[in-house]
Amino acid sequence: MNEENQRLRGMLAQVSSSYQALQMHLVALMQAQAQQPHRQAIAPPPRHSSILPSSNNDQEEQQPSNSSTEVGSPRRSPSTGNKDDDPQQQAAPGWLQAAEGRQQQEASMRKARVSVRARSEAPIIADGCQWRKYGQKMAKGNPCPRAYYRCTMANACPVRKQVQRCADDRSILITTYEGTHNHPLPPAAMAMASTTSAAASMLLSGSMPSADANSSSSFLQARAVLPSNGMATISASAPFPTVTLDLTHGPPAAAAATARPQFHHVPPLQPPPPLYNHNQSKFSGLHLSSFSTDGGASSEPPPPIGVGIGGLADTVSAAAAAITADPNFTVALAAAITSIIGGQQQQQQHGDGQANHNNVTSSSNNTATSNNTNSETQ
DNA sequence: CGGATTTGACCTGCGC
DNA sequence: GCGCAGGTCAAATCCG
Repeated sequence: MNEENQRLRGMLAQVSSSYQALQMHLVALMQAQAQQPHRQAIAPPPRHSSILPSSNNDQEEQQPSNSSTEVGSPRRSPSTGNKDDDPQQQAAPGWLQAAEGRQQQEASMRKARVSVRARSEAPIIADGCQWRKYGQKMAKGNPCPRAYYRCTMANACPVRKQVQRCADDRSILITTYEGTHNHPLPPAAMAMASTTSAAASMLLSGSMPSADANSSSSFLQARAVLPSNGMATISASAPFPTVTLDLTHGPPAAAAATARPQFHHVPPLQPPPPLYNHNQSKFSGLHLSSFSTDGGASSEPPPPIGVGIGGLADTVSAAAAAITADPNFTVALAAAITSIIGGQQQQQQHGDGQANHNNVTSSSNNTATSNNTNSETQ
């Protein structure tokens, strides 16, 4: 574990230095192209994983008073004439290009979906976010309706989720997340958001650049990212690539008895239960031991995340571990860390990558990264 | 009374 | 072009 920790530190240092170099390059490019003196010198971080807190300035840029200029939303109205209304964008093609590139990136992130299967009697998983239900439909082949929720923690947050009970097992709640938050999240929400975003990043990193163009080849690429035998599955079926985190393994009784994720010594197991969409091409991914989301009494101390949200902590820990157990997780990890570094640098105004190393390895921030570290040090 | 939910209508993409 | 299914909108309704 120490070796792994050292290795992660090294990778983090590498990511940090790469980010610094990239940021310097971006600043130089923007200064050369835009020549906008009133713009802030520090560029917004690459938004591989925008679920992490972003500065207010960043949000203000993304969310001007005109709500139709929502960044990251594919439903931009062409009739609002934003370019005409915003002389800065008109006069700054460099920024415009950067914004468009970011939109494309976020569009890709929005297309990637992370589905979490968990046993829960509750109608919805308490993941720490505020959601507003905006629709419900009967899906074909499932007697249970599918509910559509939208994140309401920020006006223009593009994140949505679908909640549906499994047709085969009504006790299984399938929650599909789509998009990345563009606002700071409470600690309770950070864990699940980080996990799902990291999973989406991992999927996209294995399927880019043309996840939609050639699903079969991208599927093979994505397949290379994840090892076999496990609970995280990737579906390359149209229209969206989907990562499924299956947190329902094992008999419910046994899971309820243990009620604790076990991140170490996972014996080989039977293939995962069939997913709801049987037409999806899928393969076994990461493995995690069985547990239930019901939480339950446990003599062990609670996990370091999700304080006060009961079984969610187990859910999130397991989901994070399922992803972070992958040795090839570095691509997604880099995306998440980059966001962390970017956010902290904007707050501190003097980015120090080394300080971030300590944060990642010692803090109890509810990120997939910290969960990975926590699982190592346990 | 304001915010959240419900639910029928509408839009869009896809297959035939 | 048509029908189907998924997804979204928005008026009506509910609820604290």
